[in-house]
Amino acid sequence: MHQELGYLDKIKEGGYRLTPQRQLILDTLCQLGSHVTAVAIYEQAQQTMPALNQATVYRTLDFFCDLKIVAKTDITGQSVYELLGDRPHHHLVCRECQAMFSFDAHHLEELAAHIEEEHGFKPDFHHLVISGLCAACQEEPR
Amino acid sequence: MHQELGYLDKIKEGGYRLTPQRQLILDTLCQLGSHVTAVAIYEQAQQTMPALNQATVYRTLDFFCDLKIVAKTDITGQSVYELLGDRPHHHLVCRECQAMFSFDAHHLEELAAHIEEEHGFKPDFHHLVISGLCAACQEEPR
DNA sequence: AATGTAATTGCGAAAACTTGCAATAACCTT
DNA sequence: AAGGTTATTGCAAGTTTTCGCAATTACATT
Repeated sequence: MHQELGYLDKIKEGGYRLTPQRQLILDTLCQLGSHVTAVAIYEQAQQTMPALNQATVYRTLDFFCDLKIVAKTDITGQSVYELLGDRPHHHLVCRECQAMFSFDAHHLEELAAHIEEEHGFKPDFHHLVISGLCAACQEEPR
Repeated sequence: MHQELGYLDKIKEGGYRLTPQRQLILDTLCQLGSHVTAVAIYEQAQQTMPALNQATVYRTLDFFCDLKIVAKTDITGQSVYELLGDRPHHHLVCRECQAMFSFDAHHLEELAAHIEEEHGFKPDFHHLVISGLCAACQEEPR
C-alpha cells in the first residue's frame, strides 16, 4: 500500500536530505489526495507541525516537482499539486465545468515519435494538461 | 504586415471595448516578440503611457488569453506571454537549456481523435507546452 | 558517540499577482 | 453632436509566491 518508500528513495538517491518537513508534506499530499493548493497543504500540515513555514512548503513542492514526485498544474488560474504515481498520466480539464479526467500516456507515443523524428526533440510527457469541453458540457445549450 | 487588425476585430466582436491601454499592450507585445513577462510588458508600455497601471496590464493579458489572442505559458517557473497567430502552434521547451521550438498543430489531430473517441472529450489544443530534451542537449554528456 | 560539512529551514522583506470600488471613458442611440 | 449605459481603468489594499541570509540539522566520517 505504501509506495511512499519509492519517493523516499528518490530523495536519497539524489543526495538530498530526508527532513521531517519533507516527510510531513509527502504524508499530507497522500492524505489530501489530488489537486490541492499549496495553501491547503500548508494549513493541513501545520496542524501537525506548528512551526512549519509557508516558504518551506513552496520550496518543498518545487523540489518534489524537480524530482518528478509531484506535478504542478494550472487549473483555471489556480496552481494545484498532485502526487505522481509510477505510471505517467495526464489530464483533461473541461473549460466549462472544470471537471478533470485522467488519461493514460500510451496515446502520446506516436506523437512523441513524430516530434522526435521531425525536430530531434525528445519529449518528456510527464504530465500534460489538455483543456477542452467534456462530454456533458458538449450536450448543454450554453 | 499588420495582422493586428484581426485582433481588433476579435475584441469588437465580443462586445468589448477598444481602449488605448489595450491597443498599447497589443503594440508592445508585437514589439517585444515572444515569451515576455508581464513586468517586461508593463515597463515597456509605461514609457509610452506613464499613467498605465500594473493591474491593468495583468487584467488585459488575462482578457487577451480568454479571447485567444494571447497565450500564457509557464516556462521554468516564469509566466510568459505571447501573441498567437491565426494558426495554432505549440511549443517544445528544453529542460536543460530552456530553448524553445515551435511545432505545428497538425500532429495533434490523431491524438485529438483518440481522446474524443475514448472519453467523449473535445480537446482545444490552443497552446501546448511540451517539456523535454532538445537535440543539442541530447548530445552533451551532462 | 562525537564532529564537520553542506543542504535545508525559518524569518523577514520583497516581488508578483489579484480584487473591490469609485471614477472614467468607449461607443451605442437618438 | 449630445447623452446614457456599462465596460474598463486606476488606486490602494490584500493575497500569493519568491528570495537572501543566518541559524539549524541531516547525515557521512571518524
